[in-house]
Amino acid sequence: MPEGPSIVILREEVAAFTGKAVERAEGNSKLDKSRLVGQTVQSFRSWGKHFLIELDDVSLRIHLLLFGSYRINERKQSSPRLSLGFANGELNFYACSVQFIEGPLDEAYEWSADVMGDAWDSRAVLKKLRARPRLLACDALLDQTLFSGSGNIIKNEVLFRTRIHPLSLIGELPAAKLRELAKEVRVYSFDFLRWKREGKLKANWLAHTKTTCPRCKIPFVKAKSLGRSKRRAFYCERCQKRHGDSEKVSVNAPVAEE
DNA sequence: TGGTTTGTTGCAGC
DNA sequence: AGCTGCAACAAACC
Repeated sequence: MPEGPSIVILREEVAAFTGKAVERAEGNSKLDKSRLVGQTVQSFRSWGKHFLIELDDVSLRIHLLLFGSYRINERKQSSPRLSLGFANGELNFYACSVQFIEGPLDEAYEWSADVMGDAWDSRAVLKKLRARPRLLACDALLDQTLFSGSGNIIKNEVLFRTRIHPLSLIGELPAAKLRELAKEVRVYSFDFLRWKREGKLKANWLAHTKTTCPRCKIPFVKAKSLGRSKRRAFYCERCQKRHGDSEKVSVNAPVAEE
């Protein structure tokens, strides 16, 4: 479910509830759900993997994490974390994180970091990346403050497309390569969105879960837990160039600034 | 068949 | 104090 493009799809699927009042709010979330009843949906928004329901005096932030799911005008057997009833149907969320966000959403998030968003600004992320030269490429692509909405699939695919080895140091990438990286995260995320809608997401993976490099045909490296983020990685040692050596860390050096 | 995972948080222990 | 590793969530997928 849960990388940024999947949340864009969710946002579109619930559009019929925009402007409708919450008539019923229940579920096993510990939040005070009674507060929601009577409030009107001002908008459905998303910031990366965060699905946002903007109501009259508060917003809801729903994060599907790894196992979360939702149903529109349907119910699963398991009990919902949050179920919202409207005059024209209902929206049910399962196994997710639900939080209130007080105050305007425009102040709660840095919108330029949302890879799928209209306010995406690659210059802003490049500035942040330049400030963290010791950061590994594989960790940069999972850092939601840099690339909000990018997840492990997007990480593996973007590193393969740009031919960047996941253990490259951000500070060692040539300027043009860094710009290419920032640009490709957004380009691939929209490819992901289109392929997911068409039901062809997996069919278009070049690296994620693959065993052989489609370019040079040698076996991919399958790493179980790479980088600080300790997530699995699929990459080609031959055609993904390793910029800098992340192993070279002097014991006496000052604490590495990422 | 059953181990793995498109993710994040909080907490225990060190 | 600040880190690391684990549990929790709970279901589709290979």
